[in-house]
Amino acid sequence: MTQVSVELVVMTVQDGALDVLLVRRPGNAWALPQGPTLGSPLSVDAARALADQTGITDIRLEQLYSFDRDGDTQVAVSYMALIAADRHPLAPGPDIVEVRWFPLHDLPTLAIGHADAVGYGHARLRAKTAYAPIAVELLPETFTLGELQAVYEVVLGEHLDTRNFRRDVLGAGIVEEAGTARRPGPGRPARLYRSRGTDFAVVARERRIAGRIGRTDAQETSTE
Amino acid sequence: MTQVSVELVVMTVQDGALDVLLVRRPGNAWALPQGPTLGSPLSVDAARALADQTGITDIRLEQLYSFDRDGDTQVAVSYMALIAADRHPLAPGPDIVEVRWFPLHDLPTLAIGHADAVGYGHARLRAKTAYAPIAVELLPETFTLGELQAVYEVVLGEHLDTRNFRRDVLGAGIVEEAGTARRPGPGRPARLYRSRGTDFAVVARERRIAGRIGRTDAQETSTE
DNA sequence: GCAAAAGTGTTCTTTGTACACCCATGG
DNA sequence: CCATGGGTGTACAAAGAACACTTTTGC
Repeated sequence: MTQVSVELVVMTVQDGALDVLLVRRPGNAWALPQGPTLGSPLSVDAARALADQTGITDIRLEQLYSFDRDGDTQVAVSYMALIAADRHPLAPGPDIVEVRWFPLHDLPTLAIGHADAVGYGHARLRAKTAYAPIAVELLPETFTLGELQAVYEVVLGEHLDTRNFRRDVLGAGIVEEAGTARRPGPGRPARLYRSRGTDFAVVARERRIAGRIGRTDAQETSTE
Repeated sequence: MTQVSVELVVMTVQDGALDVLLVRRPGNAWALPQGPTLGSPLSVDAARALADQTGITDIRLEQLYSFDRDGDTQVAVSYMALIAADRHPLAPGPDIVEVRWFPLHDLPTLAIGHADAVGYGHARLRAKTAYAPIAVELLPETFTLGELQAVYEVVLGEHLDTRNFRRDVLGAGIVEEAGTARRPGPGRPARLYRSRGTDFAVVARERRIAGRIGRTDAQETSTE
């Protein structure tokens, strides 16, 4: 009989980098938050494992892939999420020594197989920018287009042209104006926007934002 | 402890329709081929279940999604494949009453949950046409561009313009000439082509074939 | 008045789409 | 000679990519 576990690739954008959430148990390597299945729907088991180990609750999970583990007697179903770190304080669970965000491009040695899951999560996230308004989850209720662009640039790992970005975001109708920011420091104050209720029909056009990316990494997931 | 099973959405193109392979056990509804996991890698378990129940071997499987089943005490990991029906004769396994291809748009009542898996498989297959030379798996070693186009039209469920199709396929460099067919019946004999070793780098351009499709069904797989 | 960030349009290239006729063969 | 399927090119529309200067503020 096969054991089933769930594991989570939870990402955030911070300090200009894309980070993953890792946990450490006494005497073990850093690992993705993970847990057993307890007969709830898989996504519920995943949410519980995350809550128990990291204190993070109420986030939207998306299933990634199911991996063979431990000489094939374990199946790990992986989930991914993108959240705002500052809205989800970390609280290490009972047998967790430490919970921390790590930059995706500077990860410690991970538990076996977890690097694959992180890779899948990263690829899927980049692909999603092509058709879903991902960044909205990361920003405060109102934000400037500069902030929005910065998030996209970190996720995609590539510079975007400001004029094209603004044209596309505004043209897609996914944001609406929300006054003007009075910001510290010099520089012209930016207009604020808020996300217009995530209307997926309209959002189709948003794939123009860095559309090339969404198509480039057409990852082959075939199992030989 | 959770039970894990594998199930397979195996598709083919036949008589101008896209078909799915279903099996029937005594006293049960039609269902996808499925089986338990026996501690091999999941893809191996899936291949074995398929071989045991349908006689089909040596095909390329791609993992689709993992579903909750039976009040959440079962996890079903689904795989998909696209194969040439005439190269894989059907041989019902021990406890299988019947194995048959069914047109995707005229399915019988299926075991619970299996319709979802079929839906996922279909969506994924259409999406793949945008970047992978799927049809190559279905045709004999040499084929005409007319045959190739017919396969794409069935998979996509939409008519393609012949001139654009030829331009794109030839421009993508995924096929090379292989003489001329002497075919039965009237009509100008067609040139034959063979697939040029599936060079994925080059194939990138193939997404121009029906590229719109690949992007249209950006299926949301998020789990609330 | 200058450093800093915000805001704004146009041109060119590439890609996608629509469309109609001649060609070679079997019967 | 005609019915059948094979083969070919061009023009227009849409999307993507590249690019530089003016505006508003804090100090």
